[in-house]
Amino acid sequence: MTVPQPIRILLADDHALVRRGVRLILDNEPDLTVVAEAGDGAEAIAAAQQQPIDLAILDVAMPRMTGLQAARELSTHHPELRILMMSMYDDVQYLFQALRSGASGYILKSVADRDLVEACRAAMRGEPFLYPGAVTALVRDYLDRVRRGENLPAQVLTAREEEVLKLVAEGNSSKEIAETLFISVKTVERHRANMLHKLGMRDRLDLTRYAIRAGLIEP
Amino acid sequence: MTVPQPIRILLADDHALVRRGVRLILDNEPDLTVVAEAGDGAEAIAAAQQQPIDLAILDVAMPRMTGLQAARELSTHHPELRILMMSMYDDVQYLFQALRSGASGYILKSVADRDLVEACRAAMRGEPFLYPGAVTALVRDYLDRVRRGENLPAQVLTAREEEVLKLVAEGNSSKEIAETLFISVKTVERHRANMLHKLGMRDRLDLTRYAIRAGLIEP
DNA sequence: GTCTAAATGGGTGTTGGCACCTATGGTCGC
DNA sequence: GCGACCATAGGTGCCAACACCCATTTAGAC
Repeated sequence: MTVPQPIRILLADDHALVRRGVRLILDNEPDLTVVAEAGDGAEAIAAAQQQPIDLAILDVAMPRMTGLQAARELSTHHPELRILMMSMYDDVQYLFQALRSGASGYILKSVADRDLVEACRAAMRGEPFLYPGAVTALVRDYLDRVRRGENLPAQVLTAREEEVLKLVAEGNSSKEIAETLFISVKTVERHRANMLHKLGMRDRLDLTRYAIRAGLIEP
Repeated sequence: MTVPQPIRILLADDHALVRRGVRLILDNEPDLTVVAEAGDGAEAIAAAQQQPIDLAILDVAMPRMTGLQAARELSTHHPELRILMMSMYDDVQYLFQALRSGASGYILKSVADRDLVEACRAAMRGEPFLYPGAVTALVRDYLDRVRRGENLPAQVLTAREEEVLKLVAEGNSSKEIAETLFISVKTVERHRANMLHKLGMRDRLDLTRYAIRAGLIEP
């Protein structure tokens, strides 16, 4: 039986305690080895440039640059790199957003350690690993369509919308946001309304929860 | 050199992956042993009744019953039990709320594994361990006053207020909340206004972030 | 028994959020 | 060049949120 090179893993999570724990789980496997750690998205990108990485495990919610943003960057500049998104939230919407950002797997923090290990191996084989496993077919179809080049919205929100979203979720009023961005109150409201429509949400409160889940802001 | 009994630890966190990782860190120490795990506050209380526990490590944000609620319950019925709160948020307000709930330590998930181990030992010696360490004196004074029986508000919000807060933070309108609780819209607004004043906040958005941080609701 | 705190409910008024309508200039792909 | 999309901006109007005023009932503390 041949012993291949262990999978070189980059582990990104803003909580040192979680990183340490996950690292202990992964390093216990002979075919997995954590070669780099990062506390946010920017650090993850920097780490991926300094050394060869096979698999990046990214937490979705990280300060400064989120896991989703980092995934977009990594999948663009390192297409051979596999990405496994790690999230606290069991929601199809976030799952698909992760896939759109270039992730090949999506795993919840509530899974057992065995599942994490299996998710790493599945990601390296190019198979989507997801929890719950029931949606695997759905995702496989989605990934196929992406490969066939069907044009899908690269990201849900535009850059400007995301900028406004951050300020909304931080509790600023439309007037305050307008002053910050040097635009009219009406434009701020326009962006807010567009986001509400796009995401199928009701009000600022929904947007705030969305921003927190997506890691755009700290609660 | 005598070898005392290892400290029996109850570990409560809603993410199995985090539990597993933290457990690996703790079980690596000869004087620490995790004897029980829990995925929420209720499970933690049940576990504490089934077996002798020396130290409970509670995550603040857990579904159904939060770590703060569990800490209140545990410190009442098991006064000898030491409690170490684990949180994602570096905020004095949350720190004090943890202490009011009966915790003897407060540690961030962003600390290194060595700090967690030291926090466990400090908690068992009855010393407050905190991150950042700079506020230790502040907290020592606070704990002294509690011991001297100075009356401090047992909890920031009343039970009814917390109930309303949950519904507010989940995105319900005053009208919807009023219908759910079978009270008048004015009473809902009254509770909301009282909470805003107590916590020094501006609007529902602040309350939502507060509820998320306190673990009352999922984002 | 008195006093305080919590929960309840009401009136009145301002303002900001959000809906629905409109239009214009810039940029990109085809 | 022309349509598609984006960012920009204004008008009108409704309603929920929030501020400030008030009172009543109940329960517990002293």
